[in-house]
Amino acid sequence: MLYGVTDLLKRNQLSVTDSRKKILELFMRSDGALAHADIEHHSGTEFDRVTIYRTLQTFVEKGIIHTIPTSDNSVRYALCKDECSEGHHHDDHVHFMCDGCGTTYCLDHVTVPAIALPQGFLASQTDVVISGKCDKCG
Amino acid sequence: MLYGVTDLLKRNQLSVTDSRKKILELFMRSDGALAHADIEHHSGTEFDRVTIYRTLQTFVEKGIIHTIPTSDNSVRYALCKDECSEGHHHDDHVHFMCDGCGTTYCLDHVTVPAIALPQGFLASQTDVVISGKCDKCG
DNA sequence: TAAATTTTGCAACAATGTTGCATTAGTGTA
DNA sequence: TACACTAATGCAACATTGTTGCAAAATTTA
Repeated sequence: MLYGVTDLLKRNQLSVTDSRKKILELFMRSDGALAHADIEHHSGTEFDRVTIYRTLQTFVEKGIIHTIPTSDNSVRYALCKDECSEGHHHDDHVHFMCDGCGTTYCLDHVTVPAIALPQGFLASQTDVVISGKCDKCG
Repeated sequence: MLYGVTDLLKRNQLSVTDSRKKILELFMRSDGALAHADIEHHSGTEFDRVTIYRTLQTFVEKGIIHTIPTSDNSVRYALCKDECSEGHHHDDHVHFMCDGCGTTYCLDHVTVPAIALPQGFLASQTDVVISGKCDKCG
């Protein structure tokens, strides 16, 4: 698993640095999505705030993680289990935000049904954010 | 129409003030959703930044407007044509963000299909954000 | 119109995000 | 392994966004 992180960084033509490894591991260990603040807390004072911002930005650009639209408009990032390591398959995600524990889940295996748009509207990406109670809080 | 704004405020037990009237009118005139910054620009230096924040917050609480989750995580607010004036029917909205002109549309009449969730997950609200090209930019 | 209530604007603050630049760390090559 | 080269980090300073308390002003109620 440790080797996996290094490998993933190299496949994306990124230098393998401490911060990148630690942040990637954090994503891999965590169940749901992470906000910038979560990462800052977890890594303590180890990394500069700016480094975390830049690392997240880089990961998004490389398609390693993606942002999740949330109704409370806090920025959240998630690593998609199967797809992201392979490339840019970020369309048609379903995300679930639990009102109870606040966790954001990336439901990779839930399919988004086709939605009929008005005349002249052309969809390129569909984001679905469902809120409610997760299996632990139900 | 001017009377409508005043009336809407009164129905929601809110004092009828300049800022509330102007901001409501702005929403009614605008095609799509508005960000805080849009409102600040449109109203010039007429109102304090804080007043705008508080007005939007009040409107959200009263169910006059609602927030839209966006993938770029800028907070946007929209007035829903038919429903919001009557109460709190904010479930199952479809929102459309145009990559061309940046407008966010509130597609009130598009129905959200049911989405099958994993065991134990219970949905209370579903937000769908579709991005692509709108009928003016297609 | 006067008293009671609500809203506004100001000031100060907190949180979040960005940029430039010198220092440090990582990479490729001999 | 040591070197030069490139990329990433940390710091400082700044910009933007959002929040809170409180006195002044506007709105509502009687």
